[in-house]
Amino acid sequence: MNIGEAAAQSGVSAKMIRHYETLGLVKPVRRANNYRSYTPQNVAVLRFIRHARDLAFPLAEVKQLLALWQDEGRESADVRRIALGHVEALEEKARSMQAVAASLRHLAEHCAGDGKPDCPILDDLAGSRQRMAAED
Amino acid sequence: MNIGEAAAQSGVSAKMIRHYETLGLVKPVRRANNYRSYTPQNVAVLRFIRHARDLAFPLAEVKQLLALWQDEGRESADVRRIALGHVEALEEKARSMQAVAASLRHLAEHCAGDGKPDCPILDDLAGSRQRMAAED
DNA sequence: CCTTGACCTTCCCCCAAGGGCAAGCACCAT
DNA sequence: ATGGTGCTTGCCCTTGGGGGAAGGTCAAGG
Repeated sequence: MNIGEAAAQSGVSAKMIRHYETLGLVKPVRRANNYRSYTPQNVAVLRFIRHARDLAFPLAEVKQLLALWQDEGRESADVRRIALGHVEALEEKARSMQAVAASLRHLAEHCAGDGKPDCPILDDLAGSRQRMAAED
Repeated sequence: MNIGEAAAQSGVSAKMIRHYETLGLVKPVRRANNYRSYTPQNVAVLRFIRHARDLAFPLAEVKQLLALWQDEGRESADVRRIALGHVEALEEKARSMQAVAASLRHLAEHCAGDGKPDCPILDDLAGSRQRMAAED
């Protein structure tokens, strides 16, 4: 099938299918007219990539997971290690974002939010006062 | 002072100082030799930007906050609105990352992680089974 | 006076993970 | 045979930076 059909069946845009090809994730055969031709197996690979991206795996890890998937002799320990490493990264990032959100929300709670110019948020950003302590 | 000194005093790399200038965030004067010259006020602006970036404000919002900071007639309500909007965005993003992490961790918990090839993580990515239900 | 080294300037390429557009070729149906 | 749709490549854009080349400037020291 052509790239448009593969895109429709996999849910991956034609643009990104070509991009994944340059990254070595999928290798369609070329027909005489230079069109890329995708097998149902290629489409399964594209779906795999999309699901992995939905789980926010970076493409470098998607590539590793794809290699393991296609390796009959894989060890599930390798898959699990990659997945848990990614889970740790996601959780760490989420924690850090929540900490930032919490401290900013704390600042905002002390801002009158009225028509006057005084604002502890701007004071904090300007560093005119020491950073607001964790415990008010 | 030159850009190197401004970078040292503000904690913003010379590279990014020039970048922020192209975005209109800071406007050093030019000397006869074409060198940028920074006042202590410029350095304060750079510090403001760095603090705002530490709170993960996108540069477009940093620009708005900077304009409000420099506006004597500002209303703190405007600052608060921007800050709370950003807090919501951060919390939403963090929640979504945690949800992804939780579902992936759930899959990993059902992976033997041994020398055998069977792995529910790969099964899920391949879509060979229906996605694992929320409640196992 | 001249050299050397540190600093500054502009310009370009790179990262992730895509989106979008344009010119040109291929294919299919009317 | 001709138009519309689809495929090809190539380029620019995004965010928030990092790195480096080529060339101009300045100050210190021989």
